[in-house]
Amino acid sequence: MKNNKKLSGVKEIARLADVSIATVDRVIHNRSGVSAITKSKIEKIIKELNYQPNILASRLASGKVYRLAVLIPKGSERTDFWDAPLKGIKRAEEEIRQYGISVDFFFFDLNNKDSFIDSAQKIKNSKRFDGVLLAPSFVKESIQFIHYCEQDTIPFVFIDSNIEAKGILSYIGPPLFQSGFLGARLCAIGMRQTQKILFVNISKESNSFNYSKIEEGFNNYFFENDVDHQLIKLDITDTEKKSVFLNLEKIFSQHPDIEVIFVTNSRVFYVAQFLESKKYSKIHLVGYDFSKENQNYLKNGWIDFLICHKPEEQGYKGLMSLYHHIVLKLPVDQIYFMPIDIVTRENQDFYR
Amino acid sequence: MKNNKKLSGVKEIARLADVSIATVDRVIHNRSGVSAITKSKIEKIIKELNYQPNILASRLASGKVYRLAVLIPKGSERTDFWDAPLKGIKRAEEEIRQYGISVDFFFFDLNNKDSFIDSAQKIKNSKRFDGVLLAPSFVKESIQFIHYCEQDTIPFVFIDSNIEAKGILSYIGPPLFQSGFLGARLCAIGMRQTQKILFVNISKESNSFNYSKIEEGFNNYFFENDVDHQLIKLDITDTEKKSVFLNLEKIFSQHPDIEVIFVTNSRVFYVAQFLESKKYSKIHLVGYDFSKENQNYLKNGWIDFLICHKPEEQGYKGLMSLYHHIVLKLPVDQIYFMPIDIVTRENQDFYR
DNA sequence: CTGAAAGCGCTTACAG
DNA sequence: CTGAAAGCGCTTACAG
Repeated sequence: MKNNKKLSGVKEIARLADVSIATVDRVIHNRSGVSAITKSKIEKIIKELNYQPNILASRLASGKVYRLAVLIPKGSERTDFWDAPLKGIKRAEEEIRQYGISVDFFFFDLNNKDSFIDSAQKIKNSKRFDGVLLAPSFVKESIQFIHYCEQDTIPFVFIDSNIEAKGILSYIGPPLFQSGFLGARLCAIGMRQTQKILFVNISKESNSFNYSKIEEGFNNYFFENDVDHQLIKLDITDTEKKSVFLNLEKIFSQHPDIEVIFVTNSRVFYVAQFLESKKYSKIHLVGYDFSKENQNYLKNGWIDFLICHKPEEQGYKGLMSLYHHIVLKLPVDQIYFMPIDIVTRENQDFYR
Repeated sequence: MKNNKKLSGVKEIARLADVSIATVDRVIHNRSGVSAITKSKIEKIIKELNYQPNILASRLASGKVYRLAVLIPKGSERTDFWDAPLKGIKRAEEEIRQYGISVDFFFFDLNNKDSFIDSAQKIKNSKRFDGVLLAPSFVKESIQFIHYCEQDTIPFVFIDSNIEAKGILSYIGPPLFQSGFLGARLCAIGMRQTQKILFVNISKESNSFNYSKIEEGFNNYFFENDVDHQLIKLDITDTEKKSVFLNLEKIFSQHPDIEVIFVTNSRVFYVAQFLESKKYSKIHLVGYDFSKENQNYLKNGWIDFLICHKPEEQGYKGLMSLYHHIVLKLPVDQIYFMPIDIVTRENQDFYR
């Protein structure tokens, strides 16, 4: 009976179910207005045919443009860290724009909570976004914003750091504990005699979740491997260069025999500057992030190891997750841990 | 005069040029049968409008399916290295299949040149591929095959290793010299007293371009940094485990004070097995590739560092380059160097 | 050398 | 609750 010319897709389903393609479309998209009996008949056929909608045709026919909002810190003069995720997001945008995606950017200042609140408010007010990608840098404020998303069932994705949120679609970022664990290993490489390690946190929020996870992993390494060492902890909450230098001066006057320094974030270049100014060239320095400043100090040897978590990739993956979920209806990993990359002066030219 | 309802795309171009859309289409695709004058008129309008064809509509209307051929080694029982690129290629295939791409796989045996020749012949015979992704493992045979591609102007992409080829679309693989350079640094970390390093090559083609590049970089590190060391070189051309063990026995009887071993490829796990069998637990071992076997020996400490070049990513990028070039007509990097990743037991769980 | 028309596989009003 | 018809922006025969 195969006298029909090889139909496929909705047409074929419609023929088999003896309905119109409009009805098939309703079932496919779970729209109302189809009798239960018709619906189940069509669903059965869809399953039997293992029907996969043609997304090309779908996107073309529906003129719908999906709008995504991005809420991340702006790159500052002080550090270009956030330029990388932005670059990754723009790369993703480039790729999916032709499939009817538009992306609006909202930035905030990491030193200014209000700027976060303002930007978040703008996203809320516009009331026209189908998804949000954000860095939940300010915990309380992020939770509040997420609340709004959950209410309006707007999917959202976190990058770089994580907070508790039940409605979350995906978290893309570093495995912090293991990252600190590896940091300790890279420090151990530099231990020679006194085994004195300085653990430095340069941040306004030194007791944040992120940093304490890193510290936990760091300590765990020495515990697990039973490595002799002496740890000195230094919190610097004023992140100006001058303050960093003063704090380091003081510590070094108390402990002139420090062999290794570990810095928990991208401000490691301040410490490198300090070492350079003092000509403490024997000290082994380990820190975070592949920023311009850090790259320079890695290149000329003041920094020994940088730990990185592919910030550009995080941005790229973050936006793509939204696209996969919203447009392609593909499943998306709820947690996607970035690898923990080790960058040295020998491989830094090929790191991205 | 904007009384026309916002036309766009070919229709708008046709209207402005006062021709039919069929003629516009001819110009867009550089097909013959258009008078020079009409052609230049249309081209001018296209430029002015900064027209970007809607690829969704294009792929939908033209039922054309692009066929790509993949020619790579098959994963063997001995090493699963080539499973990773294959996985990456399949991931890319999955992603672009809906855009009308089909991929055919042709495998060969790394221990058998004829199998390469056979598979290459099959690709030639079918005469229906629009692009080829291949690993040019056998240099002479690859050149011959590439010749055919160049003649028929079939774009091709190399992954993992490179050879001279003028018609090449893209090479995606490791920067070998730097990779060896970093390898030396990772070896230097393990030097304590005798500074004796064993440099091992376990391969049937120990003098291949790949290995000599790695060795060059390796030696260059010690030269540039003026590091005291004593290098012992060992070539093992019979890649059976038994032969590897025998060769190592012999070397160790001559040099019982070896501190560090560097292995130039994924067969490093044989050396780890040897060290384990001898309980030489103090020896620092560095090698290549994130294969299953190597992962195990990294986990339990017999291997200290693995250098990797994201084999899965190479496969993924390789296929995507062909897609970008052939279907999307996007520009493609002629050389894309993979990063040089350092994998340790501390970060191996998050490596991909 | 050029154009009118059908069609790719969907979605979207609109009418009933 | 259901269907006929137009249309998304292209491409492809086919006719002239």
